Amino acid sequence: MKMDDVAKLADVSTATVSRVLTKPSMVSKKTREKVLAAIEELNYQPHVVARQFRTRETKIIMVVVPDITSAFFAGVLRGIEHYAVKNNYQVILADTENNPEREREYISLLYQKQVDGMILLTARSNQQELAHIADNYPVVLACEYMDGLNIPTVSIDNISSARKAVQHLIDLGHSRIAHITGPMDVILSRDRLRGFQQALISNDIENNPLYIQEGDFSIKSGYNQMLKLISLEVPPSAVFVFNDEMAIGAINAIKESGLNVPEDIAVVGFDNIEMASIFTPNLTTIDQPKYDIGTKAMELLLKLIRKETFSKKKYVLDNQLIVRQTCGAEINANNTLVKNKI
Amino acid sequence: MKMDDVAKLADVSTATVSRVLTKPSMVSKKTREKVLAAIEELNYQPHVVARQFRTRETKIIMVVVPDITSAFFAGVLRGIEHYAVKNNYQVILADTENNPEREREYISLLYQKQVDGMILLTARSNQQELAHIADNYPVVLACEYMDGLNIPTVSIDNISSARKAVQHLIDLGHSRIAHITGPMDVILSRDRLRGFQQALISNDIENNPLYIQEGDFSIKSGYNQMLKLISLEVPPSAVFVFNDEMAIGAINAIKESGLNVPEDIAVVGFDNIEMASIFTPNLTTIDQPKYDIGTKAMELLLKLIRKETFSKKKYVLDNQLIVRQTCGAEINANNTLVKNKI
DNA sequence: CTGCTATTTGAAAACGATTACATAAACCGT
DNA sequence: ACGGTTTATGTAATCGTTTTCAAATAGCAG
Repeated sequence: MKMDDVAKLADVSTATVSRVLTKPSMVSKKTREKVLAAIEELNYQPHVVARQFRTRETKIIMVVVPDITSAFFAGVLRGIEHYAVKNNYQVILADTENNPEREREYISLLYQKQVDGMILLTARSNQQELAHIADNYPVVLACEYMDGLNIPTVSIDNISSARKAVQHLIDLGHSRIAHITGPMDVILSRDRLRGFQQALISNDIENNPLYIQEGDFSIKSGYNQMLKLISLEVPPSAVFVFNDEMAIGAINAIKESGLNVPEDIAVVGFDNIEMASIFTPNLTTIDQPKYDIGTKAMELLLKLIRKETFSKKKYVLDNQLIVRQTCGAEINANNTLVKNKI
Repeated sequence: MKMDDVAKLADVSTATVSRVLTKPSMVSKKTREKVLAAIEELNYQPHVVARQFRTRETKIIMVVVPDITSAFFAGVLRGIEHYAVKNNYQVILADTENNPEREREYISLLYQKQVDGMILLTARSNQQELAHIADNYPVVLACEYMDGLNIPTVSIDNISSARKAVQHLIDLGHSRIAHITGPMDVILSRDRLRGFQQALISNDIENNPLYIQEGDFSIKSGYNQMLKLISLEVPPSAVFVFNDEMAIGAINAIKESGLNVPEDIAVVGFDNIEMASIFTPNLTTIDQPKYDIGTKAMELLLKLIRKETFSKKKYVLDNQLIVRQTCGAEINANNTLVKNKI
């Protein structure tokens, strides 16, 4: 069932049928109705791949996610999706399972023109390659980023937000503060570690290398690394964890060691995933504007696809420290922190 | 940069270039190398959409998921993905956010030949339409299903597994057992409810309609419905919850009401998501073979795409009751249940 | 009714690969 | 060296749209 069949039935040319479908205003009311009736009668469906082939656009954008399981990305995705659908783009997802190789495979779909553009929520593959791709195809980075790359990027300031989280612990009286990082080949891990260290330095607290343990984002690794910290000769009294998942794992490790959160060890996470406010005790954490990151990224991608020019390329959105139970803070009537920990 | 350029440089016809790319064994070693060198030199990338257009296949399959956030589907997806990649298919994801309308939109991608086949993890749209699609395109159902439909399906037996879960609570001495269901327009919800009721009936326990509350899969709804149950004149002593997320919400509601799990109210969930073994107290739940459901579904889809015939169309995989803390069971040395509840 | 412009339409050429068919080259046994 | 096979290559048609360009028609002022 092709356009030609419709054309024959409606007694017009395929050109006219095509126009009815794509720019209806160009064809007279009478023929338009005739054609639409024919389409209806034949139950004709345009062959989308043929159209894509001819027009060289797919109206599909792809989002590359490092881990579909991670609750954090759901909010970002939702933002992307909503903005995309509103603009007649379909969104498809590619899950790399934290594997840079998979990331490259998906990126090559751009080369192959299978999608009109791409939002990367992970940027671990080769910098040069990425730069080259981004020069030739619409690409936006969100959450993660890469230094020295001229690609439009939406993220938060990971250094200052980490610093803020650690400063909060320091304000509560902690000085033996540990940090469970993400994998060090991910730039976000390095950034948050730097923020952690900056906070220590500016408060004249010694940087104890034993207090830094590298996790892999998973609950389990948070659990394991926390056990290591607890078994130190002088265990930390507080720990800042790269993300909420690992923070939850860490809390479990603390509980199972017969210790209490926050009394024995305070915990601060990152991302403010839903579970942070569900888990007992509730997680103190840094909230990222997930949805806004998503919409902003999609907005930029659309401009790129439409070859609109735009001045600002890097967007740094706000973040917020959400004080709950695991840090042990208490806010008194004057709305000031109560230091409750040696 | 097209095939013709490569052909010219290598001094062969486009047919030969095409053959080098798709059936290398058909061309002599000498010309093959010549062509590959030309491809290399020009950095030629085949235009995939053109190829798709000509061959009428995309080598892409789509998985339609009701909710990307739900931890349960991650395992299924992983199974699908691994089997697909092993067979040279790309997987893309479509998240319907539990919206049947979105489900239909994605399904129409099949009509448009944008994907070679589809695995539906949700089947809420019109039955007739689905039947019609499945008659003409490769479609496999997994997890959810639809009655009276001849579509290949992979799932567990939701009725008997629910019955098993509730029977477990009864064996522990409970008779005031409530059930927080999923949305009743989802067949799985109706199945598990039926299993719940069967267990009651076969143990001569009265079916108290007040003990049945409909949730919407979310943690929050589990929380809210549990509060309702607690505030009943005669609250239940145990609750079977449609999924682990809502079970976690329910546990939080119990805790916040000053009651204990499992002493005051026992809880059994469903799915065995990762958080079930992380949350305190650990969740007793029904484990589904997520990964196997995924691989099996993809295996069937591949057979469909390749037009292989296969006898068995419906696969019902095993499930397992995982006894942890929230049901209050204790297994004694003889490996038998200890009844610990009036 | 004529001539001029604006609006609709159609014929045919793309788009870039694959592949059926034909032909040329290579190989082989006698 | 010759026919007969097998193997390797090229020619050209094809997939189903969109779009350019030209032609036809309609609309309208004088």
